Amino acid sequence: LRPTVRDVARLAGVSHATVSRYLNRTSYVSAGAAAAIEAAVADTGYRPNRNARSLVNRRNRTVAFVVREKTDMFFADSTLSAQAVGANTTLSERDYQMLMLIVDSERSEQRIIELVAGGAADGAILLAMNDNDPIALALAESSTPIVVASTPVVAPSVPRVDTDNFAGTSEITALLRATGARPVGEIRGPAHAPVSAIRHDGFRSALGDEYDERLVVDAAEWSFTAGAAAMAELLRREPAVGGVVAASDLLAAGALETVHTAGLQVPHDVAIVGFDDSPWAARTRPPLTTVRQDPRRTGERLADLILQLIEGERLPDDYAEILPTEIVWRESAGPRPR
Amino acid sequence: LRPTVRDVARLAGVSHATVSRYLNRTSYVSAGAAAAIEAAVADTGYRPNRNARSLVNRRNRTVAFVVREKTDMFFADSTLSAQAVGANTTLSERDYQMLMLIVDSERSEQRIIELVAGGAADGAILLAMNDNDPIALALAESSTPIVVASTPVVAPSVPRVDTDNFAGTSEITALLRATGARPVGEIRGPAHAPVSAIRHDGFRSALGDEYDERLVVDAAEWSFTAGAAAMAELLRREPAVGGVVAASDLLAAGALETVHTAGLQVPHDVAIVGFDDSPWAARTRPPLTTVRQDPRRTGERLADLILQLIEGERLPDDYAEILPTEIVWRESAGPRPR
DNA sequence: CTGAAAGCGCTTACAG
DNA sequence: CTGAAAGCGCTTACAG
Repeated sequence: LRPTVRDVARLAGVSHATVSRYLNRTSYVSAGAAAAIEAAVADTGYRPNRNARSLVNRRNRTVAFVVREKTDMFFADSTLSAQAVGANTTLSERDYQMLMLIVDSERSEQRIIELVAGGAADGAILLAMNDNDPIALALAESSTPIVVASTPVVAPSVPRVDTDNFAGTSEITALLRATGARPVGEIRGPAHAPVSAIRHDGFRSALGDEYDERLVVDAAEWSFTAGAAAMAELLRREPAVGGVVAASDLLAAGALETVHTAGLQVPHDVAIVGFDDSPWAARTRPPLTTVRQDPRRTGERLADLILQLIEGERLPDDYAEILPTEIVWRESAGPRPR
Repeated sequence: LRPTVRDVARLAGVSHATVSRYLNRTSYVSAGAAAAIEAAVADTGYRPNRNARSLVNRRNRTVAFVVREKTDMFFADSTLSAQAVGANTTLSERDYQMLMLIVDSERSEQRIIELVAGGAADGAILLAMNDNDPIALALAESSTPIVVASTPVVAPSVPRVDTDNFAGTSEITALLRATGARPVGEIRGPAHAPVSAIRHDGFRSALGDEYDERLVVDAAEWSFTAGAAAMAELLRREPAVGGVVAASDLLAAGALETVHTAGLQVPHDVAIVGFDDSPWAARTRPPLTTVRQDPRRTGERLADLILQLIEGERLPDDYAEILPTEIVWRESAGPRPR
């Protein structure tokens, strides 16, 4: 049987209220009592019951970080990884524990809603949720503090943090165009991902009149293989395609492979650009021109915002932080224009 | 103010005990009461308080999955990722929620101990802990159910699951030797990682008399860059090195880079092998010969074992499951011997 | 500085 | 099938 605060109290010869006060430093306790309590705690191996404590405190200094598993390798994804580490670092510094929860089924969806709305966490950071996501909606409705990233607007009251996907894609598309590559096609992200639409809008906007929807191919998923397949389809539709904007580095890497296999040269025949500036992006052949984002910072901002909500501050409706991107020019798109 | 079981009871015209019984299906409730409760729950938006529930149940169907953050990209690591997904899948199927916790400081270490030992989780899966790890020791001492992987023995009572690192490395080393490559060096994993020593033992054992400690270089960390640096050091010590066993694919990839830069050919001048069969291992130039493990299965076994402990079953002392590996032969080590 | 008491929101014998 | 009561292990006014 696990020792409780009463066992410690008995051993120390004080009341359990005094033990609690000493352990939480909520008021001073005489030196004698303190020493006796210390000894009794050591003796019994006492550990406070977190559930009891959270029940009365209505708080447990814990924040859920919820991600949807897409595949086995779902977070062998440097962006997600950096976001998680960024959030964890900020939460940890403020002495909150981050609980990373993986959504892998409808049942797990309900479980996570019950857990978080039921007070097992003080709030939640939601990553890459879907349109009308059940988790996002249920938590918003139960007025659990939440913040989101890579997720469509849930409600005006839900703060968002995101990379400037539109500007990043539009900027790199414009630069690719400026290299003279023509025509320019797109390997769009998977249809299910909200971010795909935003990056696509950036692409389209940069192309203006030259935009040709025939040259836009959806990738089936965020994978090397899907990128390779999409590139093959693009070449089928337009063998003379001169430039390709891929919605991620991994898709771009797959595209590189297909282009090589087809006996074409990058960037001479086809210039290719990606998105993310993944850790290995400088090591593809040729090295990848891409859009750098700062996912660690995204995580830090998400953590900071959720802590603000948890600690009772208010943010304006439709609060959103859009973090800037930066173009990283490498050989896969030829010499940098201008 | 959040509605409680009493608010629901009042609205439904029954006692709160009946509400609890209905919600938990612990005993039958008259159809009328059931309907009234359903309506009252919907009306109030009632959600059971998990902390209160866990307090009385002494269980909350939750398992911690604890990992140590090594770097920003710490789990842009396909092995860890697959282990986490494997564990999550099994736990999720049995309706347990996995809580992934990242250790990033000594304070977080204490926080996690207090959380898990304090009953915020029913047990914990510990990954890649250190020798005499404070978390492992504290949890074992507080008799919280734990299982470990990639971790030195904590106590006889703590079950372990691991890839057969010794056999995998020894087998691939023997095959590399059989190709005729000579002399054979090793890019050992970082000194802090327990697995480094085991793989090294496999390497050494396969080499027998030919083992030369001068040809063993420690990588500073599990990174491409560290692999490249270690290879440079190895070439410095022995310019004629003919074969290299790297402790991971990422280290091997870095080594490939250094060898190319030095103007040498792989596998002609130097044959190189890795460990992990990472998703991209078939895409290095040349494709990497490596050791395949099944990290998803590792995760599933870990989950299964922790559930056994949580549900009160006993395992024999020193219980360990060592999962087999498989050699994946590709071009980086020349033609397969025999 | 400290103890007795009440209460956090549940679950579950115990009667009926 | 259902209610009144006790209790899970804490925290925190309230007195003293």
